[in-house]
Amino acid sequence: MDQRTPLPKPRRSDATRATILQAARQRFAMDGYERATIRAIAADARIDPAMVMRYFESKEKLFSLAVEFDLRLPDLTAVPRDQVGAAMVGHFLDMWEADDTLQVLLRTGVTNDAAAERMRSIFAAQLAPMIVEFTGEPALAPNRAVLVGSQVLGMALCRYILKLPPAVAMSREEIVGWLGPTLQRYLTEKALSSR
Amino acid sequence: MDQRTPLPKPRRSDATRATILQAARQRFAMDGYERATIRAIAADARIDPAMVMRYFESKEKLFSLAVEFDLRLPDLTAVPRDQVGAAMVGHFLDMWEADDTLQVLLRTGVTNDAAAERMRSIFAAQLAPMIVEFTGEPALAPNRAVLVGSQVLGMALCRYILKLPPAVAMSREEIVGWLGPTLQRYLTEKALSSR
DNA sequence: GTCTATAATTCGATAGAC
DNA sequence: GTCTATCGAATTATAGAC
Repeated sequence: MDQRTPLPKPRRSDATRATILQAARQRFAMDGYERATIRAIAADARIDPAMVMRYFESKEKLFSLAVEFDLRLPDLTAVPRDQVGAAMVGHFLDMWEADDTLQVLLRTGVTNDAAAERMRSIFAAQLAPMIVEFTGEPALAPNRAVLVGSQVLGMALCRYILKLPPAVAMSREEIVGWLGPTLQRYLTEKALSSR
Repeated sequence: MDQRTPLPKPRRSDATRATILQAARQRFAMDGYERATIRAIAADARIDPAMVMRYFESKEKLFSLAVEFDLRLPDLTAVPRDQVGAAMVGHFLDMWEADDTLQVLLRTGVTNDAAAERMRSIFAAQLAPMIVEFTGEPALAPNRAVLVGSQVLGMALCRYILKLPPAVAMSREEIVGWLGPTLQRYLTEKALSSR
């Protein structure tokens, strides 16, 4: 397993908890659930492995706390209607590159059912309602949310997880330029166009 | 007396090998690399776990053989230019639902680097060249391949792996209707549109 | 070819001294 | 709170009898 820069050792217990949680998120994001061991997380946090168990009882509970966070979704009503697609692509790119909380879900949700359930919850309880508020029609919102999510998650998968060379090489402007119109259509098009 | 190369005699061991490989693909596709154990694969193939090791030497070599297959990509030159997006969506849907070979790559490529490298190889050696043959311009082909792949993989992730309820509920026609124009634009649009 | 037994690791989790 | 020692289970992999 690879070496990573150790985090500064804290003094207070609550700071210890935060340090462990941060190290856990990084490990889960990099290695997935199975390969992220308590021992490796403890080593990253520069703490004894037994302490991790003392603070979080079990690996499963540590994981559930590590993936418990609120998505900071943008306020779509604040941007012009014809720019909502591009704005959303830019916002999600910011989120993916800000920290590794989204990487945790993508890396673990594929094999861990708790993480997958967390993703389903995010789509249903956060993304879809925001789209309802934007479009005003609750009927198609779940479908629009999944369409937007599929394109955003797919690009994140190619760029940040699989690291496909062309996806890594693309600039932010290129990604916004290509994916913006796609999300624009998923968010605003009334119904399916005939072909 | 003439000497001729003898035909490969079909042995009993060949069928056993194939049975193990098929069971391995299913397990790797369902559980990912770590959680798919030799014991479980052997149980599925109704064979002794030691036999799996005898035939494939190690779990890693078994895995590398399990993800070695040729993608059957459609001949884009055979379909009308304005229907190429919809045709491609339909073709990929067929592939995803035909067997679990694509699920193996998606489920394991997230945490296993060998599978990720296999995916990068598929994009560079099969998908991109096919797009070059279709568009005639090699410059943008890697980007188009990644764009198409991101949307297709993203929808597969939501529908077949994460099983987001709206993605599972969508009909084949709906998916083709929404994703078709997206892939059409990724495949045919000359350059980025200004906004 | 087949299977039993087991080696060698690694992991999550626990007990208990200090 | 912290750490040492270790348990029990699960895993890949090997050795060898039949």
